[in-house]
Amino acid sequence: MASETSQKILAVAEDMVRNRGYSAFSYADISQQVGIRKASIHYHFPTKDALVRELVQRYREGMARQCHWIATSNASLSQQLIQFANLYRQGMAQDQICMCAMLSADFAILPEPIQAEIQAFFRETVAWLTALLQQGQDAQIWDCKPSVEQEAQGLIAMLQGAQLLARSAENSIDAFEQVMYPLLSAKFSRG
Amino acid sequence: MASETSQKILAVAEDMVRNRGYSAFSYADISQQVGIRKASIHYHFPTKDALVRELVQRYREGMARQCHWIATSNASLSQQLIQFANLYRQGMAQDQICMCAMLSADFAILPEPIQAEIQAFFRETVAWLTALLQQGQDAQIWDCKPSVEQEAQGLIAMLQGAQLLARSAENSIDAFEQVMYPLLSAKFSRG
DNA sequence: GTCTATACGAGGATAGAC
DNA sequence: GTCTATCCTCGTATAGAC
Repeated sequence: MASETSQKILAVAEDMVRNRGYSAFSYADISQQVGIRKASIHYHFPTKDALVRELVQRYREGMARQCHWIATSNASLSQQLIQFANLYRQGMAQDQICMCAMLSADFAILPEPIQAEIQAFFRETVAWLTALLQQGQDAQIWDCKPSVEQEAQGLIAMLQGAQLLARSAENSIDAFEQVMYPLLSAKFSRG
Repeated sequence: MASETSQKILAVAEDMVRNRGYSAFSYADISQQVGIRKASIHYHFPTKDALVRELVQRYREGMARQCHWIATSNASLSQQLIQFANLYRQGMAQDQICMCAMLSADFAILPEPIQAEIQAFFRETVAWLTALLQQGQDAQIWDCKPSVEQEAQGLIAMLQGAQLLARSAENSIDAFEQVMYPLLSAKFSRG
């Protein structure tokens, strides 16, 4: 299994990737925060690519777990939508945007295996949200036009974009909340 | 005035920033495409920061010009909205997202003057779109809830996010079009 | 304005001792 | 598992000739 040090490295690296992107963090940066020499990191993760690849895999699994948890809770569909948005809001407290949004910006310079992970992440997330929106559509809680899938893609795009835009605001988390939540309740609250 | 070589450097650099981000392009990359040695680039732009700063200034002015051109055309308000979306679609043909969206991802590592430029860019763009949406609101062409400004911010967020998400699609430009335009016409076409 | 040459540091990665 | 030491490459930047 993954050692404690491996976990610590992954946690620190996740912070850095989500905050600065792929090119702007180094083993030197990690070593400082973890408290070991940078050569030691290569023992746990032979290359930077391998490290980031595991990072994205882990992130994707975590997202799937959280989405599943939301879907199997007893919350109403509208509340589930809010909880989904909350996933994006949470990171912003530490200036972290969605890891796959950040890596989408770096997409052109990423090795192919990582690109494939990112594609899978978005495929899964869109599929999950589409299913949620479809339930509300069937129950006539809201009306997605022109289609639930397009609405799902648009909504995820808006969440990612709102995270990005919030970065250049004075208070990121306020900026994010004050745009996303009113829009969500205007469109998806039970009338 | 800016020399021809300066212009060529700026054009190539813009391509690279919008495609790879701030950290993942170098003077060496530019020199190859422009056809001069990398030391020569320092004659035109002493530092990388200075180069990118001028890049963002130029980009911001170009955006303002294009928006002004749209607003003073004879197009209907709905058409103006489509033309605004077209600005985002155009770049995707060369795998380019909005420069300020890309630099928002890199925001944490940018020098303060560049951060300020980016903030100004978004402030201006949101203000312009808010004014457009307000006109349509007054003319009862569409109904922005909860407010025109929030709708404007949400719409820009969606456009930026859609560009990002489209990167991990097989055909970026198709993915962008097939999400954004149906959503736009569903919400903002004259009923 | 552009060149060659070069300084200097940072980043990724490996070898081998402990 | 972690260390020191080291290698090699790349990136930014400067000096000075042409």
